[in-house]
Amino acid sequence: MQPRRSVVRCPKGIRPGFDLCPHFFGKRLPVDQLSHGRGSIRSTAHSQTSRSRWKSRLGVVCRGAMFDPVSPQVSFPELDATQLAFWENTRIFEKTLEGGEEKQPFIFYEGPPTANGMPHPGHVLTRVMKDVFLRYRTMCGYYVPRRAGWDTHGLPVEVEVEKELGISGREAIQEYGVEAFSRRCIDSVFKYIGEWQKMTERIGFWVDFDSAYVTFHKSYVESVWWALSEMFNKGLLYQGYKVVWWWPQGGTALSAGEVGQGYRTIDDPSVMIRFPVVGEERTSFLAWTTTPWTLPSNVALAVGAKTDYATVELEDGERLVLAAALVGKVLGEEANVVATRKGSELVGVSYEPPFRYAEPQGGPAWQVVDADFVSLDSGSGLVHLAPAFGEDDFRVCKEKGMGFLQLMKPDGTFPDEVTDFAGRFCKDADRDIIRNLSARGVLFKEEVYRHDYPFCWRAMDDPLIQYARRSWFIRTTQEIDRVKENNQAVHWEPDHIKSGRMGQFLEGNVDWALSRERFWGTPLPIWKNDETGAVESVGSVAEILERNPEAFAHFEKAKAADPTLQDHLMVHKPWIDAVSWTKDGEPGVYRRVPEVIDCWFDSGCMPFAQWGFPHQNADAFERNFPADFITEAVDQTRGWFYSLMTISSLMFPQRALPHPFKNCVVLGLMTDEKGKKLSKRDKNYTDPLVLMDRVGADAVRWALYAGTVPGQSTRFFDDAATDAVREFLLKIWNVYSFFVTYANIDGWTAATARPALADRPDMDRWVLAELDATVRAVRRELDDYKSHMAVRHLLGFVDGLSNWYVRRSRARFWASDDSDDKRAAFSTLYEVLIDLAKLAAPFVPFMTETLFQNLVHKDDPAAPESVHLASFPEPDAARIDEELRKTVERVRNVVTLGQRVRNENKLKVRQPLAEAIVVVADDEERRGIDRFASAIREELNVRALGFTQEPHKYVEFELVPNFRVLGPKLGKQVPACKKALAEADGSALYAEMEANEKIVVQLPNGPIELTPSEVEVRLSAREDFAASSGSGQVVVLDTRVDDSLRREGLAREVINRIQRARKTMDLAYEARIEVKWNADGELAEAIEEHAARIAGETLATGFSRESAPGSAHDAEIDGSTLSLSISAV
RNA sequence: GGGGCACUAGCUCAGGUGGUUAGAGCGCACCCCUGAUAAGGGUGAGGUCGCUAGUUCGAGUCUAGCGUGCCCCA
Repeated sequence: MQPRRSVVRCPKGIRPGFDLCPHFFGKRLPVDQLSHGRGSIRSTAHSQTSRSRWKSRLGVVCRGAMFDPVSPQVSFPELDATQLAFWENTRIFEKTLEGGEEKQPFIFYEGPPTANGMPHPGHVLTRVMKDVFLRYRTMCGYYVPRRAGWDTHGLPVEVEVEKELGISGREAIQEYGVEAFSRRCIDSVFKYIGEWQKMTERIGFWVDFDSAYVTFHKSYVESVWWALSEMFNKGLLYQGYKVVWWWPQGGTALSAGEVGQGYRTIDDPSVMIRFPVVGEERTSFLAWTTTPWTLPSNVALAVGAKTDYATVELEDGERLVLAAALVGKVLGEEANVVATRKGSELVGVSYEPPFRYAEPQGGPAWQVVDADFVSLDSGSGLVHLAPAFGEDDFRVCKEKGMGFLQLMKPDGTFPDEVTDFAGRFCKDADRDIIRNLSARGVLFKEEVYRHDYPFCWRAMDDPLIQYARRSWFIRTTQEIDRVKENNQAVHWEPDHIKSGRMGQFLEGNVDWALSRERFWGTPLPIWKNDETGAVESVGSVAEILERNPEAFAHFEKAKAADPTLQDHLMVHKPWIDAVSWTKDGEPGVYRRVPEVIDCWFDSGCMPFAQWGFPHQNADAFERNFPADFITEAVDQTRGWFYSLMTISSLMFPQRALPHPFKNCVVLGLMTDEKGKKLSKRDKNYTDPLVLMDRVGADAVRWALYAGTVPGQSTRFFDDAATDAVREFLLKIWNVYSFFVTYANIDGWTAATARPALADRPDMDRWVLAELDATVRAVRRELDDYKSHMAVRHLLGFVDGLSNWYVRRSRARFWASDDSDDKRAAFSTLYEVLIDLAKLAAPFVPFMTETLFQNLVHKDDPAAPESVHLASFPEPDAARIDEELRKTVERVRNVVTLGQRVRNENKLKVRQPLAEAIVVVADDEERRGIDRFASAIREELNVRALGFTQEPHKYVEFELVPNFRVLGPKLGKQVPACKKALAEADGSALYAEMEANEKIVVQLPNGPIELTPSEVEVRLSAREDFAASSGSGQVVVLDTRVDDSLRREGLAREVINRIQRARKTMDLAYEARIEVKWNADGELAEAIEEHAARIAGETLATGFSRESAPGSAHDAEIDGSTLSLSISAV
């Protein structure tokens, strides 16, 4: 449904039809959109009524207004557009960074995203979470540089390019050409950079894209090289084996994510094999495996150290050793157990392996070891270990110092040494191996084992195998204590990350497998002498040129031929692979090893690599190290957070902890309404840009702040954003619109003299006290990185502002006289709105800017140009008034109780009542509440507010122990005390307490004295009154309606009917009318009695009792007919 | 299999250091207001705080075990 379009005349007399009216909503909104209202929220056309009423108000506004008129109907997306243009034109973001040298810095590191996919709501969340704390710190006077970054390396990028090219695998890439492939990768990583920037700008995340660091850039790569060469020189970089999920047919390892995509349920052979014990006649270990093809590479058997192992003698005298708990399952219940040993007793025992094609190298072999992963769920309780083909196997064998044997070629076939199966594919050979074992009597039992097993996601018939590859490692285990110490010093939000997810991850830390056998990544800066095997590492291009000035001649030549070749590519494959050097007096040529590195190492280097440190910008690095604040999603715990912390711990051991970040907010994953992961495939989310165009960026931001507790998954759905509009944005907007409308009508301006705080009425001082409390609370929460808590304080304040302050103060603003009270009201609401705009600016930067521009900046050249250049509100000691805050809380509670009484007794508010009686605890409370007597009388529509002198008449008393005080004092006697108080006559005890300031209670152990502070008095309304109690208060209503009250009630009904008629007639607020009426009996009496008031409240200049046949506005009131004829004057 | 997190109203979620009437918003019911007006407001119903033990005078909160869900790793 399209909102109707129409043109509203500009209030300042700009010619009709003018496209851009400078007087609405800042500078850029087309006039013809003014009356659409919130098509964004509810896409309906506005009625004639609201439009013409608004017009009529504009008519009043035109007389010398200070503030631009504000429609209560607002389109937040359109405001966004205005402010985005304003910020861009006036370069507000850049201005927040001016004068940075004199300010205290607040350092932020941007975790670099990869722009080869579209941004989704999860990215929106991290961006707005970054933004709120950065804007807050900026307004607090810090210098907050925000440099963007792009992560550009890694397997996902390569896979994306492979998809584009329709190729797959290492060989295909080599065939395509590594150089061309690298260039495609560069194009690919920026494929969606436009969308990322657009989303970032649209959501209002200020970040400097112009100076963004890019991980493939030459200076960045050189910094990474420097880090690696430092580690190499400290002996922290070494080559070893790593067991990976290997795709034999493709010749490549797969990442965990890829492996996860390819699981299938299949049947594998499950075999139990005899491993004869050396030195024990006719005795064998019975071990179990589901991968027979790994048996030729067996190195050890694993047992559980604490597990019991039984020796079982079979009928033919053969003995088998297996877990005692599994004897029945494997050999039957009547098996003959002749001995039992602990697993620990078996450790070190040698056995005969099933195959002896080759001897394991590098340590002993064919012995029993103990391992933590041996389970008794299946098998025999002894596990065959082949370190070349299993991660656990590898780890245990390494820990125990066992040897290593890998009888399998990378293509998945057996090498020639395995004479019986040479050339056979591993999985295909299983059957023949089993047959071979069976023939030799080594096989004990064969079964089928159904389980999930990974296959290659790109070729679902190709099984993956675990396979040990030569790989480069960082010896993080050597320095892990320093990393742990660093972790302890970080402020994590939520706190449990420290000892939980991150702490546990560090506990299980293994050396960082750094190298990748891929193409697009930072090349490992290690050169190996092809004759001597000597190894060198370099930390920059300059270091290479020192060794061989001609090292990059091939690159320069290629560049001359093709000017599009970026310098950045000289430090990438394939160019870097052609770089070599020789050394005087040393045979052989130094050539680079083929690997590139894990891209997590790249991003973990960003604290220094973003500056090209140490090769350049040493001062910039020092100024920006460490970061005060970072935030990303929880999946970065073992990603970026780990790489940052580990690299920094290794590189800068002398620096004060923590580094390179002090505060880290860890965000949960985003899910949809039902808790399901957001996924492009399921389309279970609205494109953030689409959503923002519908409800505005502030609504999306607010919904995210309100719904996000760090560490918890965030359920996000479109309704949350519309709720944000209603609950927060529109409430503020309504108050703002209200203020501007009446300030303009009244001619109130910021220059009007303001009454001193002490001279303002309670209501004003109250709202300012609430404001001050909110300022303190929001500051405290934001300082603590608890944005969701800050949100709650803001919501509470806005509710009080809208539903108590403005509602109760409306009449003060439209008073016609020129009073101090009115000036106080305008001053107060003005000051509150400005501080509220500043207070909420970090959260909802768009709307608050609109308020600020209109309320402050427009006519005050001395004011900051933007709310984001203003100072965050400071606590103001003068505004503190806890007593008043408490009083108003009680006053509001009195109103609530009174309303409840009316509801329960079906007494509508329109019917006046004689009196409301409040039961108060003491005179002080009474005086406090009495200060708001008129407000309470109006809210409850009672003629008088009384305070009872006889509480016992209305109220039952109950005394309850003050547990917090009496608990420590009485200990186990507390329940007895509670019981005694409950059983006693509460009212009598209360009277005793009033008289003596103490009471005596009989307990089983003797009497005790209780003072007033040791008990709580509970009041409850007696049932024979129209009364209600709650929060320690009681309110009684006099429900008797006498004739006078009834007539007043009827008069209000009449006013109500005439007002409704005015609305039906679509009259302007200030339009005068003439009323002719007729009625009978009591209704007529009531009208006659209250004629002046009725006429006054309905702006009737004529009000006469005449028969008016055929009137359009006849109504019925309590069964009587009211004849009404109304005409505009 | 290991680790982490969560479980509170129909729904989405808050509930520093244990203190006895467990809160909010939405939704629902009833109602009010009509000069913020296709807006706004009030009152109410609705909860054995996942389950079971334990510590304690006292547990939504602390401890242990179990269950369910999600995340990370294997």
